[in-house]
Amino acid sequence: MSDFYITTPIYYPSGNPHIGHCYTTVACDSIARYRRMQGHNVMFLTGTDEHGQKIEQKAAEAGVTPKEYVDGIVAIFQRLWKYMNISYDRYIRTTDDYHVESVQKIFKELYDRGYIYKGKYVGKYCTPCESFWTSSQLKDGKCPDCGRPVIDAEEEAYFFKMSPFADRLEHLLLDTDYLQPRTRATELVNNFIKPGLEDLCVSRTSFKWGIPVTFDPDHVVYVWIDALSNYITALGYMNDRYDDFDTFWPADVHMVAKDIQRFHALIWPAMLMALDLPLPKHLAVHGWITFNGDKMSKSKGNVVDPFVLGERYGCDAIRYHILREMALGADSDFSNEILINRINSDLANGFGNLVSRTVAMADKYFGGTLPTDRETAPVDEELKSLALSIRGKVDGFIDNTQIKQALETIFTLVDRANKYIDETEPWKLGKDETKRARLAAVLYNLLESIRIISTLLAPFMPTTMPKVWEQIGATEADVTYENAAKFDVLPQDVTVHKGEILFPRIDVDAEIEALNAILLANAPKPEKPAYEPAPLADQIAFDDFTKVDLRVAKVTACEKVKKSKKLLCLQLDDGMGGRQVVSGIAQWYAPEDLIGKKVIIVANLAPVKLCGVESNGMICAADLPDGSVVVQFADDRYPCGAKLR
RNA sequence: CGCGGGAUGGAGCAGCUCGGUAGCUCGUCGGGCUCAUAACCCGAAGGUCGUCGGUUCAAAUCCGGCUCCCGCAACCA
Repeated sequence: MSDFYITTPIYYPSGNPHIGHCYTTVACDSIARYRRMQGHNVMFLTGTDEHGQKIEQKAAEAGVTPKEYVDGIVAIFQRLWKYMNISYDRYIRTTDDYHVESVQKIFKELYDRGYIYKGKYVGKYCTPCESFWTSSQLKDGKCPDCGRPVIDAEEEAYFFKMSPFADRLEHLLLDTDYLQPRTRATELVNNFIKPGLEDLCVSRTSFKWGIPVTFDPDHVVYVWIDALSNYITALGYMNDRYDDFDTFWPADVHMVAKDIQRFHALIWPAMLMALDLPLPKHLAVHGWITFNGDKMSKSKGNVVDPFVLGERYGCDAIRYHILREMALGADSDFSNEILINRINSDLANGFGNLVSRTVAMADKYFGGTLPTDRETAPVDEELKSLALSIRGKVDGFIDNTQIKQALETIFTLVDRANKYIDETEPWKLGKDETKRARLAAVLYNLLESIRIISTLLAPFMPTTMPKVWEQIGATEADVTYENAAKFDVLPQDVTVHKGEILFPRIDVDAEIEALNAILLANAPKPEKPAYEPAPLADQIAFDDFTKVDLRVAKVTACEKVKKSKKLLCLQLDDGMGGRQVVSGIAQWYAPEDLIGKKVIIVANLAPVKLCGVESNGMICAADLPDGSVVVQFADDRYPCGAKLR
C-alpha cells in the first residue's frame, strides 16, 4: 500500500495548549487514522518549536533554564494528545539533538549553495533591554518590554534569498492544487510576490536560545529554517536518527491554521527549492476557532481549556464537534451552546440513540441473539443501497481534506436508519409470533448499518467506537475498511450486548451555566496591576526641549482614514493657515467628539504618510492603564497657534 | 482607486463554474409513534436570495454601479 505523510505544525510552547491546538491536531489525527484504516503506510508527525527569544524570556521570568521551561510545557502538550487519543507516529522537538544537527547542516548547505549571505538587519533597538524588535513588534512605537523609546539600529545577520524562487512560487500557488483552499492564493501573490519578495532574515545575534550557526557561532538560526525544516529532519534528512526520508517525502498534507499560511506557502517551498527537494503535495489551511464570535485570547479570558471540556463530555464528543464544524479556510465559531447542541442532536439523539434502541430491541425480542430465519421486504433495499454507498463518498471527501463533509455523509446513514425503524415498526413485529423472521431481518439490517457507520466513524471518534462494536456483537475482523462497503458481514445469529449509554444527553441550560462559572473562575483578570508610569526618559538640556514646538490648534474637521482601523484624519486651525494631522485614536474618539475642540499638537514634527495620508504633527494624548487613549484638550481661552512652554 | 473574501427564511450554511420548481442543519408550530438517551418519524409556517441598473423568454446564478461586513497589507508620529 502506498505511503502517506501528514503533519501538524510544531507548536510554540510559550504557554499551555488550548482548543485551537486541538483543532489542527485532531483533524490530522483523523485523516491519519482513516488512511491507516485504508491500508496506507502512514507517518503522522507533530511536535514543538522550542527556540526563540520569547521562550528565553519566559524561562528567565520563571527562573529556570529555557530547556527546563519547555520540558514542562511539552509534557502538558503530550498529556493533552494522549487525552485526545492522538495517534501520532513521531513527535519532534526542535531541541532534539538530531534536529539541531540537521538544521546546522541545512543552514550550511544553503550557505554553500549561495542562497544564504551575510548582511545587515535594520530594525528597532532598545538599548537598556539590549533587544532588537521589528516595527510590528513595537507597542505604541516603543519597546514592548519596558515601554522606553527605541532607536533605529542594525544587526549583522544572515539572509536567505527569496527572489530566485518568485516565478516558481507564483506558479505553485496559482497553477497547482498545492494550496487548499485556493481562495487566498491571489492575495498572497499580489501582496508578497508581485511587489518583489524580500530576502529573509535567518539568523540572530540578539538572543542565544537557538541553534548556533556552525561557521559563525555568534549567530543562532532564526525560526524559519529551524522550525520549518522539522518536516524533513523528523524523517532523517541530514541525520542518522531516522531513515525514512525517501519513504515519506514529499509530504502528502501539511495542515496549518491561517496565521501561518504565509510561511508555509512561500518560505517553506522556497527553502525546499533551494535544497533541490520535491515540494509537499498539499497545504491545507483552516481558520481559527472563535469563541462566541471573538478571537480567542488569554487577555479576554475566553481560552477554552480542552481538559475541562473533555472531562465533562468525553474526548470523542469534543473531537466530533471540532471536526464537524471545521471547514477549510473559514473560521468556525465555538461556543458552549453550539458544542452542547451538536453533541445532543448528532451524537446523543442521532447516533447514540440509534445504537441504543436497536440493541435494546434485539435484547428484548430475541434475548440478545438473532434467530437465523429471514424475511426481506422492498424497504430494506433502500437502506442497504445507501449503506453501501457511504464509504465511497467518504473516501472522496477525505482525499480533499473535507472532514466536515465526510462526517455529514456518514450521518445521512444514521438518519436513514432511524427512519427505517419507523417504516418497519419492529415493536409491532415483536408482538406477532408469525413475524419473527421479518423482525430478525429488520434488526439485522440495523446492526449492519451501525457496523458500517461505526467503522467509518472510528478514525474520528476512536475512543467510543470500540464500545459500539462490543454492543452490536462485532469482532475486530468485522469492522475493517473492506467490510465497510459490504453488507451481511455480521454473523446471522449475532449476539448483542446492552451497554452503557454512549453519549448521554446534556441539559443545555444547566451545563452552560456551569461552564460559564468555570470560565469566570479561570479568568484571571481581577488583579489589575496598579498603574505604573513609564520609566522616566533620559535627561535632556533645555535647548533640547525648546526644539519641540507645542501649539494649540482647533479641530475644524475630522474623518476616519478609510481602510484603517486606528487612524483619524483631522483638519486643524493652527493660526498659521491650518494643517492636517493623522492620529491613531479612532478606536476611542468619533470624529464628532473632536470637531470644535482645541488640542495640543507637536507642531514641528517632520511630515509623514500614514496609510497614504499625510500627517503634519502629532496630537498630545496619554494612555490609560487599560490601553485606551485620552486626548489632552486645551483650555478654550488659548488662541489657535499659541505656543506652550 | 493597495489586495482578497462575503451579504440567501429566527441562527448557521449550501446552491452561483455549466442561468429555468431556493436546499440543508438547528430553532418554532402541528401531527404520528412508543423500541429508544422526553429520544425517533411525518407535516407546516417563515426568504422580493444586500441594493440599484443591465443582458435574457427566463437571474440567487452572467455583467456594471453602490452600501455594509470580514481577512491580508499598511498603520497609533
